[in-house]
Amino acid sequence: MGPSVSGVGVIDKATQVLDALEEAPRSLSELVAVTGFSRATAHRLAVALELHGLVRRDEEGRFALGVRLIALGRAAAEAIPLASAALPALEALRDETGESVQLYVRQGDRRVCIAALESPHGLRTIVPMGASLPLEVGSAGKILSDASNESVGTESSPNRRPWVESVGEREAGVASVSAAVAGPDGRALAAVSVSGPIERTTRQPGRRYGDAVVAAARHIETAAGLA
Amino acid sequence: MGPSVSGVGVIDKATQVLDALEEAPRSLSELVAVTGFSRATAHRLAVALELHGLVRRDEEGRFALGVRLIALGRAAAEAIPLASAALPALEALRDETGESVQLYVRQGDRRVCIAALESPHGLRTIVPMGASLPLEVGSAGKILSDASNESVGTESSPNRRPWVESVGEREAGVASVSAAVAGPDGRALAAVSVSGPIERTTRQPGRRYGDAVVAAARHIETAAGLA
DNA sequence: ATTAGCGTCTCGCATACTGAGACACAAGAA
DNA sequence: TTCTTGTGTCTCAGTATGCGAGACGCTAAT
Repeated sequence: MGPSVSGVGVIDKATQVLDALEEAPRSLSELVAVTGFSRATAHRLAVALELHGLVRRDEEGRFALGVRLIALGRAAAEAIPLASAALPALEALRDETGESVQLYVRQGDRRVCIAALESPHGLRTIVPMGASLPLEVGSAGKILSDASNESVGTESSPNRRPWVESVGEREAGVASVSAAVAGPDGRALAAVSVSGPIERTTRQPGRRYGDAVVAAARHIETAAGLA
Repeated sequence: MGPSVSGVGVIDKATQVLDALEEAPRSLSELVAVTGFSRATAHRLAVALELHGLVRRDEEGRFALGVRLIALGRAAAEAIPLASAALPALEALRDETGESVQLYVRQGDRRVCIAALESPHGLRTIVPMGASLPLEVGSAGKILSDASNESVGTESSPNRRPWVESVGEREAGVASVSAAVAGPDGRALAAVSVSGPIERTTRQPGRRYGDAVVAAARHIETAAGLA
């Protein structure tokens, strides 16, 4: 293996084990194959993580992500004031549009949902808190991709509207529209989204909900003391 | 520091950092005080965890649990078939009793909520998925304490009823009743609970809901293929 | 103006981690 | 049924890594 990326090689390896288990429970041999570690190293790391509850064994003896991560994930979400500050605005947006709403932040080359409220309709999109999605697809992904490259809303930005829509990108039959929740420097800290089935949102969800999403983003910035 | 508890000292230390941050965001100095590590060590570990998204800096520059934990927590919950298998029985229990219901598993000397449904009443208890609570208080804690020591339901068990109730233990004004979800060997794998304000549950929630909770535990065992 | 405390970084040294290989057992192949 | 292969677990000699005292720059407190 090459030099440590973080300065602590064991942490690099331990997080590779967790990443490998995020996809599915794995036998030791699968873990060795996926991570490239020697069998002794993969075993030692997985058992150490198991002792701390970050990994567990499933009914078939395979390594799986442990219950401690559920508690830590909850605590992580609670420690993000943006998520709790956003809740009133998310509730108002869900009530006004009748569709499911989410708040995402960027995590490397992906986005993670840090708050979610579901539509009362029987047919609705469900993105649970904690869901991790790629940046390449979906309107929120595009908002958060921009965040690393340039400020949203400047003249040079390809995005001249204050919202982005997508139709059938993340999932067939689903459309969404998102707006940036900007920090003091103008960069997108988060993306607020409305999503639902195309048959209700239409193929132009931006026309239908864009103003409401942008207004919700402004309310969130105010509630979080960002503007 | 003494010898490693898990066989990998860095993982022991890294999880101590995460545990310290679970309570609240902390400055580096606070992290040093809480963990007992040298400042250089605490800094190096926190920055390494930050690089992997397990830790982040809040607006004040303090270390806090990172967004990656939300995604891992979600994946951990999804990998527990018991939680998804339990949902129909939890829904039925919530509908029958009108109160909030939860499913807990044991995590060391604590219990973690792996599934939760809330009562439709305005006044209701809220235990979010991922919530981590001590074993010493609350009916579910007692169910899961027993799990390590002896099989629930044997003659030697202090618990002769198939459910346990508590009144005002975890939180003033709240009562709950729980039953064990047992594995093939009779040990409690999980605890299913009904909880609500004392004014609705009365001071004898067991008389009111005990049968329903036990029936739900049986349904969960069947749905999960444990019985 | 001075001192104390903070976060970040360096680098010599001690030790903790690595991984080849052994072992026991189960599963698969002949 | 017997033999072979694959699995999970464990050991231990060697070495690469992580540790922490101390330096540094900056900010806050005195």
